[in-house]
Amino acid sequence: MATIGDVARVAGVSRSTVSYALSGKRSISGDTQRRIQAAIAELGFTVNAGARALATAQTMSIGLLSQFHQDEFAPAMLQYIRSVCDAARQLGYDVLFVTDGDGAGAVKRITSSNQVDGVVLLDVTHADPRVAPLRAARQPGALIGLPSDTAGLDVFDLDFGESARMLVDHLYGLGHREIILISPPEHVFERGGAYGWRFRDAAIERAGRYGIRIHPHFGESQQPAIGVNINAVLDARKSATAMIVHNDATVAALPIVLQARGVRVPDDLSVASLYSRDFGRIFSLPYTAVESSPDKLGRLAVQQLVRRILDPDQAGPTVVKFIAPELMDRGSTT
Amino acid sequence: MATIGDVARVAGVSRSTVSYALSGKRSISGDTQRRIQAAIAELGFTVNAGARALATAQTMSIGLLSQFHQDEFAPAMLQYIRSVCDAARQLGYDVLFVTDGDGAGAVKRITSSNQVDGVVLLDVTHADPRVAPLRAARQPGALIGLPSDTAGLDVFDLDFGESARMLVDHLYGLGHREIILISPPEHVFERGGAYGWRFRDAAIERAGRYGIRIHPHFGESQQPAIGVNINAVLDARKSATAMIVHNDATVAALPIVLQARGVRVPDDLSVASLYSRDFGRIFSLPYTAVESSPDKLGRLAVQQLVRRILDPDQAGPTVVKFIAPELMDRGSTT
DNA sequence: CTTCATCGTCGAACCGCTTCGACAAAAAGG
DNA sequence: CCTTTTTGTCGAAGCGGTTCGACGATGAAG
Repeated sequence: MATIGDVARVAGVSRSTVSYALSGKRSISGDTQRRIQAAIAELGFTVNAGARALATAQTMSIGLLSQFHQDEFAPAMLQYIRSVCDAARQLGYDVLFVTDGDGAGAVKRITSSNQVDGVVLLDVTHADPRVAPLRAARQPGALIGLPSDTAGLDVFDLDFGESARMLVDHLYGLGHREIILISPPEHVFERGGAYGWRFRDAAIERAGRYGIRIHPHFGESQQPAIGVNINAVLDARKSATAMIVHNDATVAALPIVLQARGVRVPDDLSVASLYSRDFGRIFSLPYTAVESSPDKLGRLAVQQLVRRILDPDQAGPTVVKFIAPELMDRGSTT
Repeated sequence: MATIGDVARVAGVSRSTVSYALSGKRSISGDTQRRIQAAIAELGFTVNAGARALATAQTMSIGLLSQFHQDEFAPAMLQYIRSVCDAARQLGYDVLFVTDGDGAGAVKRITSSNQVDGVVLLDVTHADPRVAPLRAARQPGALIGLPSDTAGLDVFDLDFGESARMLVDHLYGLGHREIILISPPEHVFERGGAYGWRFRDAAIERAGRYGIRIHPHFGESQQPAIGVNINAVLDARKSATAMIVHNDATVAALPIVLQARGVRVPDDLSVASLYSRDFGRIFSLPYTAVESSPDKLGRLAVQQLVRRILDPDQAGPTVVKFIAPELMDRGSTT
């Protein structure tokens, strides 16, 4: 493997000159520049990332922490992962992808060993154990999902409250006066998935303001429980004319369950949900829904993280940004 | 940030002694050992991964290359990613996850800059552009998916030929004499996804041997094209009694499409496919299928890769391992 | 024709850790 | 009791880069 010393020798200059030619931090004469480039090409030289990281105290990679819970419905996760990776790469960063069961330990490990310049946490819960070690780390952190304490960290999330209100408004405007709400499974609430109650509470509050009825239920995360659950709910709420589904697993299975039951959408039941365009495409979902924008969230998180990496002080106070929901009308409501 | 020098000073020993205490490569007296541990605890010292990597020429991380093609059906990918990450972590390696559009460039970048000790390539195609730069790299590589030239690299893949034969055998044994085969979309064949033709050719060959009819068709990758396609195929092959689906996107959408068409499985049509247990669970798929074992493939690839990293010479000649398919009978065939 | 910047280059120090050879002290062997 | 071996520790060199200060050469200003 060629080192910068080899390049220097072949080009007949000192190592520091090669380094400056590479970084452009000092001016180099045209002739020298050319000899160095020739030597680099001849030797097939590439900078050793580890050595550079040691010297500059910059690894040019960020950590991405993703949890895979038992019984969790993961497909949507991939979109966040992708957008984070793409955004990072675009800014010149590589991604260290960590899926340790012990998320807090993983955060401590990669930050304290200086393997990364910053960390993105995916799917952050209310009392997420990864937040404390990240806050304690030297590196900045960006979260996707809202924890109880956001001090010292940048947070990005969909505005679930506004999403819920938007959907209730939409259905109310169409004349619906009794609505079923399928929330995430109970274990998501227990684990502290704040988006669950942020959405539900806002929906209930809004329905209350309109004086209409809303029936909140937990979703299930796996078949056949999903089908059983939906059927039970529909049986129990025969007079409801619309359903809001705030759960990936349920909405993915919904078309089949409804078809099996002989329920036509939107003739018999109006359905509205919350998922991303890509998610809907993958599962062939025909429902009017709030766009969950994983691509936008991932990008924003990374951009802010990199801003902080480059200029820890100038980047200003930490941010909590709820991105505005957007309703995609696919005609599943009347 | 505490360095090994700080620990040495606090413990009253030399830096090398601390290093040996950490690695256990030379014996250390009990007393010294204790003082060093105390100093480490007091200072909250962690080894700087970059510095260690530079000194040992080992990064303790592996690269994982994943491509996201336009219009590709990605959910299954996540299972490979997960199993690779889990296996790597279990062996003490972190994962540098790379999704660059330019896969070949990415391989060159992370290997020549010594960011990783080895590389796993996901979803390898027949003439995969990433294979050549990986072969040229100093680091070993493991592939999931079969390229045309496997020289110098370990390859792991499901035995698609045997899978196809197993499914044809299964249906033939149940009395079926005319079978529809839905292969991956045409663009997968064009891109060189060898699993497409490996499966199809074997199925055709086997059907030929039995003297039964098989109708190969390409699948589609997105709704609504998938539904249109399946309906067209079923219309064109009215006398077929069974269908083999070798395509994630199609099989995921199949329940809905068949239900809409009023086709009951297995009464009207026997259906067999190829996907993983988890994939089936996510999409609520009820079909008898060959298990695609992404978890096993990921694990095998990583284990072999690490074996080669640890002992480049002793690990023996490169391996091409087709893992044996396993039929999961879910009762969708009669 | 001095004086002073500016430009281009070099040498040395440093980033934080590992490892080799050396060596004194303690333990084992004859 | 004197070798010989083993044990525990140290200093220095090296991994492959970056960066700072110094310095001669060149050009501009007075």
